[in-house]
Amino acid sequence: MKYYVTAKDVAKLAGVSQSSVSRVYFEGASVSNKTREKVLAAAKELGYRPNEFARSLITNRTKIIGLVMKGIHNPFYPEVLKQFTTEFNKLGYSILFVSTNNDEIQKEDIDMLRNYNVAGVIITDASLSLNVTEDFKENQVPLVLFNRKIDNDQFYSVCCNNLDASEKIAEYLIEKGCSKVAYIAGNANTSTSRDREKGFTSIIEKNNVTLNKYTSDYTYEGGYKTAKKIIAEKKVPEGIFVANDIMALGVVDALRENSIMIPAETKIVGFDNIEMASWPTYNLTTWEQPITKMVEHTVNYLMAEMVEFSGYTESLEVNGALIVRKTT
Amino acid sequence: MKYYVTAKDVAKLAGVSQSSVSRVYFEGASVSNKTREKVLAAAKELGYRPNEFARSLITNRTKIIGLVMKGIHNPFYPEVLKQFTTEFNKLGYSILFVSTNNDEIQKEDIDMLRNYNVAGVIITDASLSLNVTEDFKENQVPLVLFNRKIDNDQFYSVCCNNLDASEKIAEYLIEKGCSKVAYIAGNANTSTSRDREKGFTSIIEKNNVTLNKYTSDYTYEGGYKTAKKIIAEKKVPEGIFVANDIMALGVVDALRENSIMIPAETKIVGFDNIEMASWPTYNLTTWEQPITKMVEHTVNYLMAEMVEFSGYTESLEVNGALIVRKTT
DNA sequence: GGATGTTTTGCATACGTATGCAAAAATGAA
DNA sequence: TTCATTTTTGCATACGTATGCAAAACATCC
Repeated sequence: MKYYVTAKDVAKLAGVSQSSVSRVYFEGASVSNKTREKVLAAAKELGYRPNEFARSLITNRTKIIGLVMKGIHNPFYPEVLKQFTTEFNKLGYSILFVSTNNDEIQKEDIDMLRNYNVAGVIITDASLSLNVTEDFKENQVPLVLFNRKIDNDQFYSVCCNNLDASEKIAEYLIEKGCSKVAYIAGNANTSTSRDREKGFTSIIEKNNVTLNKYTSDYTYEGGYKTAKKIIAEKKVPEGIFVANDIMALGVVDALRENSIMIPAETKIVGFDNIEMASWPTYNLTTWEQPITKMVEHTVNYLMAEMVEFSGYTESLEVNGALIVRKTT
Repeated sequence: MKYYVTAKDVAKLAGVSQSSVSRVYFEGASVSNKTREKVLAAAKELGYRPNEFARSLITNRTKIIGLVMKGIHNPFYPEVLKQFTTEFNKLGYSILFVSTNNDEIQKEDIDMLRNYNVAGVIITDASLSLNVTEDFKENQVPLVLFNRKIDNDQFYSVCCNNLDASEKIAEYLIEKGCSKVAYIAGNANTSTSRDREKGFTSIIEKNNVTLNKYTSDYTYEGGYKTAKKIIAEKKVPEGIFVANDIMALGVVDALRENSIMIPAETKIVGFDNIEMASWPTYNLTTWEQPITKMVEHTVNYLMAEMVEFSGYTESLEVNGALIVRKTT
C-alpha cells in the first residue's frame, strides 16, 4: 500500500507545525530561514511534495491550463502545442489536453476542463457553440481563441494578420504577372479562411484579375482533390493562393502529377510556413505565421487574466511575413 | 466574484443531505430513483458539477493520465496523442500533456505529474533516467513505455515487432535483388532503432549482402543530410532501410535531387507508415506501425493497473505489416 | 398487522492544505 | 535591561467531497 507523505509528517519530523510546512511551500508567506531549512531537510528525507488537489481545493484556483485542439494532423499545430506546453511549464502551469473533432466546441469538449476548474483555456482552430460561450462568460474563465476569432468581440483572440497578409499575397501574385488566379479556402466556416479570402479578393478585384474560388477542408487530401478538380475542368489559373500549407502541398502534388509546371505555368502560395514547406521537394512560397509571438501574447494575456479577471477582450493580430521560395 | 456551486447547495435545493448528492455522482453508490431525480433537477438548475479536486483528495486517486512526449515533430506522434486523448476521454480520464527534449526522462519532466498524483503515466519515444525509474517504482505509479523499451524488464512497454519487422524488410529487399544495402539508424540510443538494426543486420549478413550503417536523428533533415553524405562518398547502395518514415522522406528527396532513380537504382523502405508516406509524391514503401492496437493495449494495461496495482511488466510487441508502394 | 430483511438516508468525520488570529519569539531603540 | 515594534509561529478552521455507521424508510412474507 502506498502511503502519502503529508505536510503533517514533515512537520512532525522537523519539529514544527503543519502551518509552517505549508508556509515554506507557499510563495510569499513569511517563514524564518531556520524553520525553512528544517522543513526542507525533513521534506527531502521523506520525499514530500505538496498535494496540488488539496491546494486547489482551498485556494479555489488551479495551475492547469486547458488546451483544446482540433487539427493536430496539420503540422502547424503540434508546434503550437509544444510551445504552449513549454512556456506554461516554465511558469509552473500544466496543460490538460483535449482533442476534438468539432468545428464548434461543444459542451462535452470542455466538460473535463470545467470539472478540473482550470485556470484558463486556449482553444485552437475551433469556434464556440452558443451554450459554451455562455458557460465561459458566466464562470469567468479566462479564454483565448488561438488562430480563430468570432464575430462579436466577446472573447480574446490571437491571430495572424490574415487580412493584410492575403492582400499582400494578392499584390505579390499580380506583380508576378498573374492575370487569372484562384483561391482555395479551408473550412469555409472558419474566420481565418474567410479573412484570407476577403483580403485576397479585395485586391484581386481592384485589379480586374479573374478570380475563381474553391472550398476545401484544410487537409492534404482536400487540396489534392480540389486541384484535380480544377485540372479536370481545364480551369488551371496562373496563380493559386491556398488557405494553408498542408493543402498547398496537395495542390502542388496534383499539379505535378499532371505535368503542370510550377511556377512557370502556375504559381502557388500557401499559408503557415510549416516545416515541410521548406523541404527541397516542395520549396513552397508561403506566409509565415509567427507562432512564437502568437504564443507569447496568448500566455501573457492568460497569465494576467488569471491573476485578476477583467474580462477584457481584443482581436489581436500579429504580423507574419511572406516567405518567397520556388513555387512562385 | 464567481461562486462555486457545491453539493451542499444542491442538497439544500433538493431537500436532501449532501451525502445523497454525493452518492448520485458516485458510481456504484445506492440512491433511490426519487432522490436521484430530485438531485439531478436541482443540480441542473444550479449548474452544479462535482469538484474533481475534492474528489481526488478524499479518494486519493485521480482521473488524470500523464503523457510525456518528445518527438512531436514526427507526424507519427500527433496521431498517437490524438488516439490516447480520445480513448482516455471516453473512459472519463484526462490527459496531462508534457513535452520534453530529453532522450532520457529526467525528474523535472515528471515533477508536474507527480504533483498531480496522476493515476498513470505514458512515456512515448523516450527512456528513463535512473532516479526516475526509482521514483515510479517506489510510488507504484502505473507506467507504460510506448514505442520504447528498456533492457531490464522493470516496466511495461508496448512496441511494434521491430525485430521481426526489420527481418522481413531485409528479406524483402534481398528478394527484390539488392546485393548492397544500407541501414540508416535513428537515435542510436533508442531501443527501436537498435532492434530495427539488429533484425535487419542478422538477415542481411546471413545472405552475404554488403551492408553499410549510418546513424542519424529521426528527423527529415537528418535523413536528408545522411543521404547527401552517402551520395558524396559515392556509396549509394541498391537498397536503404531507414529507421523511420520522416527520415526516409529526407533520403528520398536527397536522392532525387541527385537524379538517382527510385526504385530503379535504389530502393527505399521506411518505418511507421505516417500519412505522408502515402502521398503521391513519395509513395513510400514502409512498415505500418499499428497505432490503434498499440494504444489499445496501453490503455487496457493502465486501466487494469489503476484498478489494482500489480507491478506486472512485459515487453509487448504488436504486429505491423509491410506496405509496399513505389519506392521499392 | 407484525416481524423480518433490505434498501436508502443523514450524520459526522476525514482527506491535505491555506490562512485569520492571537500568542510567542525576535529585533531594535533607548 | 526594558519596552515597543516587527516577525514568526501554532492553533483552529475551512475548502468540497466520500464513506462507515446507525437510524429510518421501504419491501416482503406469513
